[in-house]
Amino acid sequence: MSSTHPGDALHRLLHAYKHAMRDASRDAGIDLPVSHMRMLKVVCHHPQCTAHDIATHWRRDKAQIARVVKELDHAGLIGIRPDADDGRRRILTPTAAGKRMFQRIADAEREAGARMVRGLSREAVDQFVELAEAMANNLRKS
Amino acid sequence: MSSTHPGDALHRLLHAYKHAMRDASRDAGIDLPVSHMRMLKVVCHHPQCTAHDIATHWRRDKAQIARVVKELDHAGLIGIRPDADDGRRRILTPTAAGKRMFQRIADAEREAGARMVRGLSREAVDQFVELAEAMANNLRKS
DNA sequence: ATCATGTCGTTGACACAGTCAACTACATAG
DNA sequence: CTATGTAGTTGACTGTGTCAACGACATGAT
Repeated sequence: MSSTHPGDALHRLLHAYKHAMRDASRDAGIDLPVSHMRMLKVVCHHPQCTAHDIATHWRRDKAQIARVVKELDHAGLIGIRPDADDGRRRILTPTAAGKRMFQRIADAEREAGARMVRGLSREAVDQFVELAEAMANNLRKS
Repeated sequence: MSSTHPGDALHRLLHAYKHAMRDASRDAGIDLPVSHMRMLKVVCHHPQCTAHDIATHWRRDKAQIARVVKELDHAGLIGIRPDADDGRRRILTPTAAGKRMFQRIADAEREAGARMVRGLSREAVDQFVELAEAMANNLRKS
């Protein structure tokens, strides 16, 4: 009865995944919206990055980024300092608290990810990620 | 550089897909939010269904459903009539206009879907959908 | 019949996420 | 110095999902 269109499967999966992530985060005592977690992840993986880097690389709206950055800063999870070379840029770095929070998020994510792929082979999961990224690229460069 | 966690790939893909769907819909002159399109699809595939059917089967919030149903009704795309057997239930059926709209949506979706899977084998796509649904089920029944 | 309990659906209030346009501040080519 | 472009911020708005409270109806027990 489920349609053969990949779009529906996608919606269902992301919906379930967001739920699982929220539950796992709440269980871990993490009180951050998903977008903030994702942003913090990026900043931790790429310290010294700027809002513009995130906007172009992760294709997020810069307005959205500005808001999330402000709140992460206000929560003491990242630090913002001006770029000496370019007065417009603001360099984002995780604070110690931000790094700790990142670890907890990564744990929760790992746990949710493990539940998600339960019963599936390693190769299947790899192929899934590969296919997902191929599809995302297909949609973008058109 | 992309993480091995499936969650990120998922976010990126859904984001790109929603964009593609919105573009395709706008090109086709369809002026409906995604949630309304999805709801209309369900009603067209399952005429005589109730809001409760949708809530349980598609795991959507009943409040959300009530709102979308109201707007689809107001747009003349579906009809609502009381169930003779149970005065609480309201049976949803697509109108002629709703069916026509559904066809146009299906076309746009097919087009976006085709772009998304460009260059991928039929088997790969099938496996993707299969994996996505297996994962969604994993996350739910836990 | 009536009453307690449960279900279907609606509504209000809210949080989160994404988008667009206008704006400031700074950079740089000419 | 001026024109143009870029990084970032802010406001206003739409769409989506969630929670709680509620009205209307159904049903089983007494």
